[in-house]
Amino acid sequence: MRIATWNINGIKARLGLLLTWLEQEKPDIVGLQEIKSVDEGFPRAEIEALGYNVETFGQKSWNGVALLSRLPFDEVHRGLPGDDSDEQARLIEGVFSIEQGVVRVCNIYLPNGNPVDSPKFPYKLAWMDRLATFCEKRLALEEPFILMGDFNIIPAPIDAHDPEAWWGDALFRPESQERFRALLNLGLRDGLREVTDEASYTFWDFQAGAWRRNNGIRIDHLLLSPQAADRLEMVKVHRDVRGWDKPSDHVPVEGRFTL
DNA sequence: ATGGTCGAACGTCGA
Repeated sequence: MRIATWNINGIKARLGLLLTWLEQEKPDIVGLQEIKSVDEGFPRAEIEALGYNVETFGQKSWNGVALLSRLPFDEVHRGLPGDDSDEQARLIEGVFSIEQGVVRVCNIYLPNGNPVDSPKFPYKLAWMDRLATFCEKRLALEEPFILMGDFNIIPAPIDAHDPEAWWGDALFRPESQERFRALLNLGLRDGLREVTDEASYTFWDFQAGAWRRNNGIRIDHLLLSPQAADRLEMVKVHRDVRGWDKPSDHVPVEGRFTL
């Protein structure tokens, strides 16, 4: 089974790119972030025509996440528990039946948190604390569970081409990194780090020739429960997609599993 | 070293 995460940065501007990639790669499950669309505006028919079931959790202009799956959805959950006043669409989870039982895939768009002297940074940290509580409950199920998405976290200096430039940024702040490690310390595994110790970026800014200079960062992750990590075959960062016409600033990251 | 780019939506925010 092939499961991918991709911050698409606007589904309307990126539909052609997405369809081309889906036809080429034929992943089983895809989590999209930053669809920047309400549910009614999401181009579901075009994606369904390629054989995918589509579930969205959209919002006007900003944020928004979606799950695409060749398997039918047994369950869908929208929103991160723990704060009824949080109206930002940043989490959608699907549960799917497989031969050996189930696989649970949670797709997130974690808050960016910049600027750090604004309310956005404490919102990010509180969101991550809520996410840890959520993951604790998911891990207790002892299922193959994949938490994937745009985490807006650079876990370590090797995950940035120019780590000095990110000093003080919400993506690199110790408060952010320690909460990312807290997820790992619950028992989740960093999928990419299961397969390589090398630098492997997933985002290159649109500005200042970042792609041309390979000035990238790794902020899109697949975190795996032990039951999912046991079945991990490989993780592939589809970096070639960053060089396609009208790309997103993020590329797809795919995990392959013997599920 | 500095200024630089996108998307959504039509002014300006968010990244």
